[in-house]
Amino acid sequence: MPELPEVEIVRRSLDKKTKNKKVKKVLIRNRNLRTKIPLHFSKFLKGKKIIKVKRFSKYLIICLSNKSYCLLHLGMSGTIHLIYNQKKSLVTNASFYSSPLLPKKHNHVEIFFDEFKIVYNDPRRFGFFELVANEYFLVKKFAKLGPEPFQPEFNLNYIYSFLKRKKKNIKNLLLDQNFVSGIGNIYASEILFLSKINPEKKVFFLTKKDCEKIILNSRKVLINAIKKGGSSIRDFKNTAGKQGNFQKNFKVYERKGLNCKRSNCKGIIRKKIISNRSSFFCSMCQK
DNA sequence: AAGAGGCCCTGATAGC
DNA sequence: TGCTATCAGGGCCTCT
Repeated sequence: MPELPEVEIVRRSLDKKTKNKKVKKVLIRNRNLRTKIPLHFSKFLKGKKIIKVKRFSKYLIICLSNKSYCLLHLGMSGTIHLIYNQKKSLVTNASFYSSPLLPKKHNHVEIFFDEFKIVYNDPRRFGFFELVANEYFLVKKFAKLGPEPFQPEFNLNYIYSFLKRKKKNIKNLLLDQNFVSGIGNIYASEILFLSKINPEKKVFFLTKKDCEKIILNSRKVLINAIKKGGSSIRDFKNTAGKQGNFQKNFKVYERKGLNCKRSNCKGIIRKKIISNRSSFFCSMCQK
């Protein structure tokens, strides 16, 4: 599911709804996510206030009142649901909460507040929670990840320093979170289309102009996607259960066999598996 | 040491 | 209808 824009959409509503709210109760239905939910998870959260919800790359960072953190990665199919207490009564009775939009299965974790709860649903269980004791470990956790496209560190010099003697193709490099973080399989294809670069082009051959376009279009695509509420292919929903709209703006992703959207291009969009991930591109205008 | 490939898991869809 | 195969937005691990 979620690349940087989708995680940002979730972050915004989560921040708005849970800011300054105290965790009353935590219910774990299934510990077996990508990594096992630690045994002290409930104790770690219970009674703490949520100061704010931040994000780095595809990670949600829930900032707790004692300066500790709870990280959440949504994996491929994780969603967060905000469910209100219909009877506006005691928080601890799970049966008071209901929503027709809440999936029936795979609701692994529930975090209760006074008037609502948040539910973590994840069919494939590739998502995970991680508890972080303090800011030192938070910084350490993200130290290896590359900058987000928006950050000034993601600039021409930085990219050049990465390209030297590299044999991999540009599509692969964009998916490398240690190079740039937040871009996933959908937006990598879209960024390369806008940049008129073939996904299989070896990064060794990228020109200065190519790199400039990649910087610009990475920012453009992600920002537009956030504006449209993210992309919903199959799983992604925001915390209110609504789909995003950016999928309507896809130029290449899931457009195999359709005409290239460039007005002066007669190309057909092709789909090709590159390093085990499907890639979409126009072979006429992406060189 | 970089990079390709496999794997974690369930569900939707396609093809027979 | 019911089987099987394939594929899905991520990231980590292993092997070469």
